[in-house]
Formats: sequence, structure tokens, C-alpha cells
Amino acid sequence: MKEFKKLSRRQQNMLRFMSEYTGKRGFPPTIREIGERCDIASTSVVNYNLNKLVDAGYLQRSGKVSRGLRIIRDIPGVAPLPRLATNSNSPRVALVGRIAAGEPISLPEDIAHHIDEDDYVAVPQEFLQGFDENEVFALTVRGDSMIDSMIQDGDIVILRQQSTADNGEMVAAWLPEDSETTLKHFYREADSIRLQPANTAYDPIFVHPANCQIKGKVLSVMRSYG
Amino acid sequence: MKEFKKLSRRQQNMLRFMSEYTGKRGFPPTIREIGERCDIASTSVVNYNLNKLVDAGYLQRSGKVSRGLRIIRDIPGVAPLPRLATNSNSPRVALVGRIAAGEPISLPEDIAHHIDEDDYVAVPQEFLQGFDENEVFALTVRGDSMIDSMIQDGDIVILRQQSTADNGEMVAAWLPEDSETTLKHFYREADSIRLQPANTAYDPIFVHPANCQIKGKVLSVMRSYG
DNA sequence: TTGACATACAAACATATGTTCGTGTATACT
DNA sequence: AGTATACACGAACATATGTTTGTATGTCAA
Repeated sequence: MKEFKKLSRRQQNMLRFMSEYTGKRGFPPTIREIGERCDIASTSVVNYNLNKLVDAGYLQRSGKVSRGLRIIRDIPGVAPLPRLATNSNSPRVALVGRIAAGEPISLPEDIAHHIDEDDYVAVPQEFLQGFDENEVFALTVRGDSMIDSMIQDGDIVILRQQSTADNGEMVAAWLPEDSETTLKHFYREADSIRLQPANTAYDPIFVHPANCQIKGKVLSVMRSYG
Repeated sequence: MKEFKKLSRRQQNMLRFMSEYTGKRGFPPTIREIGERCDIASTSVVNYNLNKLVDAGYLQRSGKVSRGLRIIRDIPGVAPLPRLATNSNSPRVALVGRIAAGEPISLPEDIAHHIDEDDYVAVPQEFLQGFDENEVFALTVRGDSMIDSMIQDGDIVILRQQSTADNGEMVAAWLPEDSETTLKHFYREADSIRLQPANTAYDPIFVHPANCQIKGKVLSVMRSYG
């Protein structure tokens, strides 16, 4: 079940055919159609190789249903086929650093120009809440200092870069006087700012507006166990 | 037949469902699936209305082939949706229900066959941890009963269906005697099972193995603010 | 050699899925 | 009334299509 398995020529062929067929007809081919077009005599061989493609992370199958195929990754060495401009492609956002208590959040000048191969993380479209992916970035959480906000070590936080916030929004804030980075719900009060943890078992903190630099608004959180 | 025939409410409904389904799953629905979701009792009625949609210029059909549908025109009064089953670049898992304290987790017999409105959620490939999408499902968390596990109301939990677990894994467990559903780290002890919250501020609970039905292993958690 | 493993085939199998048909309603028009 | 038309139902039907099984072949390592 490894990701980096090399595809056989036959498997590449199948992948390309499925992609073309789907683009042309509007729905994926059947196992038998794949077999015919890729010169595979037996349906079980097609099935076998389809499962290989699933293992390799290129394909998704819906069991027992006809044409239950879905290509979920570009074919290596082949130009990606035209897709619809709308939600066809899952966005990738720049993973620009880490967030931890005691250290400020430093962002590169230009998020959109961040260029590190593995520093991108795929995010489902809906989790971007309509924001442009160029103004959105991701941070890895280090340490348990955000535990009052229901965010733990290893979590990936998706944020939109902005320096102000509306009441109730979850923000990433740097508190210079305390040398403290925190993720909390933002509330502007009479002459202070209330930062409210998500877990109500913890108490809010109050800070002076001058001691609260908002770095961004938290859009979503993703966590992977294992 | 003329092009500008007004569509019946039923036909509009069908069109919208087909569009959504295709966008979500990557391939068009079957006649029977359309019938179920649009409250049409007979497949022949669905077929009848599909042909009407063809006449009206909204749809293209490929005769005799399963799922041979292709929307070729936008639905009036509805935002244009992706009409082609193109390569959508991220896996979808079935969102089969909710998880809350006090009610058991009931799963449909066949996850892969579930077909409902918001029934699928896009998940980044890496968050599936290499498991087959057909054995993976998602639940929406209701209530704050999982707060000790750093999971809150509204979170989407991605699980793999399994009835046993290894030490340290996060599992979804149903405790019959307590009528309690819970998400915790699993540890098998001498003659009991220790369920350990992720937030160490909370205490573990110990249960008898007979009083602990494991429903699945938690692969990942996704949370969207907004 | 032996055995394990990946790949391949063909045929049988189970069922998912489109199609057809006979029938029953309404409604509108003659 | 009688007739035509649009729309609906359910059941039977035919076949399109995924799955399983038994077997065979190659390679590679022990």
C-alpha cells in the first residue's frame, strides 16, 4: 500500500485512457471498455491493475457500482487534461511555518511565491471558505499551548492573512509583551480585547489592543492521527 | 420538440440532483438513484423525464450504457455547477452520519452505496493514510462530549471501519452499558481497556472488554470555522 | 530445485442498471 | 360523452458490468 510505487506502462496507459474517456463522454469507462482499449484480455486483469492504481494513490473506486472510477491525481509525464475552472482541483496552500507559544509567527514576504516542494498541503475547497488560496497559508502547531483552543501538537491550521478581525472570529495573535503566540476567539471590548478559548473550561484573557497583533484569521484545522 | 419548454419542478429537481451528484462522486447517477432522491417511484418515470430533458436541450444521453448522462446546459435559476465528470483531484469519503454521546453509531450496511445530499466530503489524500476509500467513512460530531479528546461540535471525523485496535490508536467506541459513544486513545490492559483522552487534563476511563465495541479507527479530524 | 510473488488469462457468477409494457390517472379539447 | 395527450406507476425483462475463482506463467531469491 505504498504511495511511491512506480506505475507499469500498462497502468499508465489505463490511467490515460480513463482520463481521456471521461473528458470526452462525461462519465468514466467500464472495466471492459478499459480492457478493450488497452489490449487487456481479461476483466480481472483490469480490475487487478485498477486496484494497483488505487494503492498508488492515483485513483478512487466506488465498489460494486458501474463506472465507479475517479482519478484523483495527475498522471506522471502527461500534461494534465483540461479541467473545469470551478471546484475540480483541490487547492494547495503554502505551509509556511510553525506556530508555537513563545515564538512569533514570521511569514515570508510573499506567500504566493513560497517555493518549497513539500511545503504545500492539500485542502478541500470548502475549507478555504471562498478565500483566494494566495492569501491563505498554513502553519503546523508545535506544543500543547493551544490546547485551550482545542488545537494540539501536530495540527495544521489554515489561516487567511489579515491584521484585523471581527468579533467571534478565531484569530492567530502575537502578544509582544507576553512573548506569546495564541489562537483564540476574538472579541473587542470597551478598552481591551478579550481572547476567548474554544474550550469553555479555560478562562479568557484580556489584553490591551496595543499588545495584540493579529496575524490572521483561522479558517480551519486539520489533524491526522498516525 | 421545441427547445424552450418550461421544465417541471420535478425535472428541475432531477437536473440539480444529477449535477450535484456528478460533482461529488465523479460520475453520474443511475436512473434508480435519481428516482430515490427525487421521490419518483418508478424507473420508467425517471426515464420519461430524462428524455424530456434531452428534448429540452439540457441533457445528453448515451443509450443502453449505465450512467450515460451528461448535462450540457446550465440549470435555469441555479448557479452553474460542474457538468463534466472530470478528474476531480481529491478523494471523497462517505459522510454517513453523526456521532454524539448517548447514541450508538449506526452505519449503513454498505458505505459505498450511500447516496444523499451532503453525503460526501473531500479529504486530502494524505489524510486517508493509505486506506481504501471504500472502508473509510466520515461522521459529524454533535455536542461537546468529545471535548476531552480535543474534538468539538461540528468537527468532521474520518474513520476506518474496524472492530479491533492497536494500543495507542484513536478509536470510536460504543459502550453499551453506559449508552455512551466516545472517541479516545485505546490501550489494552491486564483485564480491562483503558480509554485515554487526548487532553491530559482529563482522566482516562476503564471499561470491561465486553463493554467496549470498537466501531472504527480515527484517521483524521477536520474542522472549519465560519 | 523449490517456493513465494507479481502478473496474466478465461470462464462463471452475481447484481446493478437501462428498457419495455400494460395500466391508471388527470386535464383539455371536440 | 368520447378522444387525445401528458404524466405517473409497478412489474417484468434484457443485458451491461463489477466480482470471484481456478489456473498458468514469468521472475527472483533461498
